[in-house]
Amino acid sequence: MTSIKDVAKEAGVSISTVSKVLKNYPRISEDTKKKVHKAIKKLHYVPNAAAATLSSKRSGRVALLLNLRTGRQAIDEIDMQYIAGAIEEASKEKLDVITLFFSMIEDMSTRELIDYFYSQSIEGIIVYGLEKENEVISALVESREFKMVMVDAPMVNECTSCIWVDQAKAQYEVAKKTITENLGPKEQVLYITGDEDAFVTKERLAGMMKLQKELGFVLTVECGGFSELKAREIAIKHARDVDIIVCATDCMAIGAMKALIDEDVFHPVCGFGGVALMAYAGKQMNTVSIHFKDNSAEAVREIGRLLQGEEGRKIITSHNLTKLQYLDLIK
Amino acid sequence: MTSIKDVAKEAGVSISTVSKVLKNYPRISEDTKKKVHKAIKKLHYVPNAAAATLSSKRSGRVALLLNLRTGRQAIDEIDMQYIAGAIEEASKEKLDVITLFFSMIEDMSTRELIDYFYSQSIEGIIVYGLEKENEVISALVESREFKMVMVDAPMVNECTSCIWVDQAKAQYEVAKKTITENLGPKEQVLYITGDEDAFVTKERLAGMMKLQKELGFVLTVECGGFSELKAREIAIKHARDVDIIVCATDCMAIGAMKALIDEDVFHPVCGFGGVALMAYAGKQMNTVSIHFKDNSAEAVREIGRLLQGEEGRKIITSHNLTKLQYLDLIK
DNA sequence: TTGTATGCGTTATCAG
DNA sequence: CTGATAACGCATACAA
Repeated sequence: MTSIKDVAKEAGVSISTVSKVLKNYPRISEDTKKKVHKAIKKLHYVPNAAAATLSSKRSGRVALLLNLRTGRQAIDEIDMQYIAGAIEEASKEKLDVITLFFSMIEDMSTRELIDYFYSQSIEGIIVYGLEKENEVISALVESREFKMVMVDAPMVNECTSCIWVDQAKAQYEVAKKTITENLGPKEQVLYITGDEDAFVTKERLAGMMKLQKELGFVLTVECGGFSELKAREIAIKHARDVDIIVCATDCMAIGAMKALIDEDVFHPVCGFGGVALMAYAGKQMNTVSIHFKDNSAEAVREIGRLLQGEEGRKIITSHNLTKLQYLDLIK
Repeated sequence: MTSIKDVAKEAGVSISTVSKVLKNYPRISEDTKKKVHKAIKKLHYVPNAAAATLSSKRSGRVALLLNLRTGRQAIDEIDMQYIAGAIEEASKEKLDVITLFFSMIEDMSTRELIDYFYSQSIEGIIVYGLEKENEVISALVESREFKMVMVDAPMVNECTSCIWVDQAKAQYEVAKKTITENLGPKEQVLYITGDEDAFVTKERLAGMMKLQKELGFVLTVECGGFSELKAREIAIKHARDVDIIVCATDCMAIGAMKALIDEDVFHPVCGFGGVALMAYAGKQMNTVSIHFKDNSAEAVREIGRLLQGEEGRKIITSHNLTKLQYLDLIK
């Protein structure tokens, strides 16, 4: 392939001049800029990324770390949004992206992980969907060896930012909407939570408790552990003794709703997430629409900011309430 | 980071010896091997990939090129399977993967694309879901600049392989099963095809025609263009004058099935693909289960083979007939 | 404003 | 069997 040397020869200047033109260094005459650009165009020159990385020690390479669980529809959808958002944004920001799954690194120590990232010239890491405390990842964050952005896990330090949704508020809002839309004399509300030790669980529950105090309904809380099947079983169990089912995730909401349909009883159900799969659940449900793709793009921009030397911070992203309609979705 | 130089010093040998040990060169004494490995372990040495690439001109880097259409559930699912299969297999094969979308390169010429891949030290490219003829990709294949594997597009040359399903046979089988399961006096069968100019369309239609000759039913063919919405409209139009609906993709099958449910009429429907979303369509359907993830892993292995200097070839992968059940799925 | 020289961490070719 | 040494393509401190 054509190298910077060829360009230098073609333009009649030195290698370093070409390099400077490419990097938009300040003091270069318009004339030589012209010459160099002409040569670049003529030779179809594109800089060799590996050489640039080796020489400059900076790669602009970021790793996406995903908690893959293929076969779970809702999860696939979210992961895909994350990946798409990150890759598209990275392409704009001139960053290089590689995608990894937790499963690929689960038998590595923190040390091995760090070495691996260095060997790959990785400068930044975006961690998605870390549901709960994880020793290796925590140590990685603590090590401060890389710029990191945690999407959906509340961890921050000088070189780590997080993208976070106001869980309590969102849960409060969607539940309130669902309950007040279906006002009755004395409501019995069932709340199905995620895993007990997950980051979001306590906050979302707090949102529910606040609402319960405010509206005074009878609240039953059960743990669905993020499982569609478990939510289904819980819903069946309570099908006849509650009026409304609030779920901490869309996935569980779908499980609950399909259970009610099978049991031939109707109660309003609401979810949390805003995945398209909701439109296939059979009946409409309220949900909190999280902007997975946008959040992922934001994470990439944030990595860019950290790479510039800025400090880590907590970024609260917006959400909104929606009710997904099948016919709208397939348009 | 610790470099090969540090290892050499620690082990008391030269740099080139270390390199040879790492590469498993033949004539190295067991003794020095021991020393070197000990030093490597002690220093936690991991070779720098960028330097190795620069020096050896070989990167083991392959690009995945996907036709992303987020928001389409079934597509997201397939894409995710492709990505997961490729990345996991690449990790085993010691290959490096980057993911790209057609949308990111749609305004590039073939030349620019080639330059881009070179600048990124990419040696192999896997193209997924190229539905129809595409000028730039075809030129890329023709150029023979890279090793390529086409998943679901029948293109082959010396350095290009393809992974292909026997479309006609699969379509024939699933339609036959669906029709014979629901035997009636004189069936009226509706077949909803994909885009007219898509690679798979003609073959799948051929499978249907063969079956029609064999069983002698009345066949109506309409073009659904891979669109869930269009399939829905077609299904509504024919809801009362056909007995069975065969669709060229799962996506359209879901559209058709949900239409029938809304119209409150029941006819058997079958799809093609085997996406999990089928389980959410409301009623069970037969479908051809394509092993997207396995096929993607196979594509990576095939790229590895091509990288070894082997010739391109056409690989026919297996499929099987299934009927996805919601309760099985969420287990 | 431009050019020279050195180094980044490997691989690979030769000598020894 | 082992060790110098020259690339690889680029960035950058320093000279001019």
